[in-house]
Amino acid sequence: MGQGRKSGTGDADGDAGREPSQAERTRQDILEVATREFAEKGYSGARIDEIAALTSTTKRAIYYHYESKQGLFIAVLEKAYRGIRALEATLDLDHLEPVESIRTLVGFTFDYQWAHADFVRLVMVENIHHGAHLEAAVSLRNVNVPILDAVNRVYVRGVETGVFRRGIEPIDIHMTISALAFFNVSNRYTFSRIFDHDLGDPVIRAARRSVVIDTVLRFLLADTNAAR
Amino acid sequence: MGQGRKSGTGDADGDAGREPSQAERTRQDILEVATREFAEKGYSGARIDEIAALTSTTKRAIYYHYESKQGLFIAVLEKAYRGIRALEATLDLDHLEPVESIRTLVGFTFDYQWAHADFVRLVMVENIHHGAHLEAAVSLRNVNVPILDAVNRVYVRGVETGVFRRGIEPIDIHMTISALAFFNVSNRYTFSRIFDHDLGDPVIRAARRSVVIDTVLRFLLADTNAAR
DNA sequence: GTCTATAGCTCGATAGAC
DNA sequence: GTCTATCGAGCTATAGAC
Repeated sequence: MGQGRKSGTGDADGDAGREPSQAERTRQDILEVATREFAEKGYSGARIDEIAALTSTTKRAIYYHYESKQGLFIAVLEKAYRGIRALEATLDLDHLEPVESIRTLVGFTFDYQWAHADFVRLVMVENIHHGAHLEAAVSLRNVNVPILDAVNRVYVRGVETGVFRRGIEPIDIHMTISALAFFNVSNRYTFSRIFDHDLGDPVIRAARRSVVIDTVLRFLLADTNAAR
Repeated sequence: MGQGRKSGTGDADGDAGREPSQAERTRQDILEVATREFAEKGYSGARIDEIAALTSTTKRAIYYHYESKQGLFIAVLEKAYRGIRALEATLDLDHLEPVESIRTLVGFTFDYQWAHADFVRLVMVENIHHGAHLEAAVSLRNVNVPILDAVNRVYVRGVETGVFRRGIEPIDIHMTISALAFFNVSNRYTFSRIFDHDLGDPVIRAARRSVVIDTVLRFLLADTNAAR
């Protein structure tokens, strides 16, 4: 502990648009490789040696920039969360009709989590370890909470229009969307194998995607017949 | 490889009611401890030494009975799956009115997964490793598929009565139930921390439980107003 | 590149049941 | 004697750290 720069919070190139320094590029390189390794092998299964070998730097540099295996993992986790929330923020849910807005959000979440299995897997890994690393990354609350506000705004608009029923908590909406999108990735291998129903198959996935959108909508709608 | 008895499939005391041999009790002892260790630390994080220390036997005995770390993990996984499916089988869903039957199944699944976090965590661990170990446990298909039949029977009865809408695949019903029940355990730590919303809190959990039941019902119901 | 601890795994031997 | 279940000790490779 001590020397070496802090890996701490959000330095994803501090101010936008500036030329990334060599050090910054090294850090991003390490982070990308580490993301894959941790997601692939779990926290204990990931090897710093292996990560070093896949970067353009050395093991020594990893310890310099991130101090420890744990420090590296925290940085990886932070980056992953920022990734999905940043993209979510571009969805512009406020300018769509409520039902369409939910469709968009659910569809996006489903597709994003599928396309970024690494994100899902990192979250699994972190949960296996009881969220111990997240403790050190308090700033992530600020990164994640906006999605609840966004969901709430859409929900309130829907209630006002009369399409959504009253009395639902925004966090339940978000949790349901996350749970249904997450499962397809998190349980992909066990589920596919056990029921001989390949969740990776594009046709099956597309069908599931629309069931998930339907499920969330039907949860919200005041009158189910409005579900198309 | 070679000497030592096969750890293979379901010898969970072969025929019921027989006095368990000393060897059988040793195996169960190992399995219980190993379940906790793998669920707690992940596959790579679990230590055979640690497991041995927590049993009444030795590391040598573990290798004798299960041949390898992988063999031990497979046995643990198998036991976990058999556990939930065996209990599910006692629910007697066929003798309840369809809506009540779904309520029972969803409530049971939600409660079971919460109470058996080890099961959920083992499934997560196995998925992190791409279901590689499950490959060796083909027999688990037979253990798991019956739940789909059970769900299907209830669904068909509901469609015949007119309470459930047509055109839903049983596997989607099961997947939705699993996903919603799973998430509360699998993402407990990250979700709780990020949204400052403790999924372990009994009040919050009870509320979520009824939302989950509602969600599944609304997905199935032909007329949502029937959702009480 | 090197150091230290420890991981998974194996060996040789043995006590009791048939 | 042979087969099952067990144990203590030790081997080899490699982890994280600096």
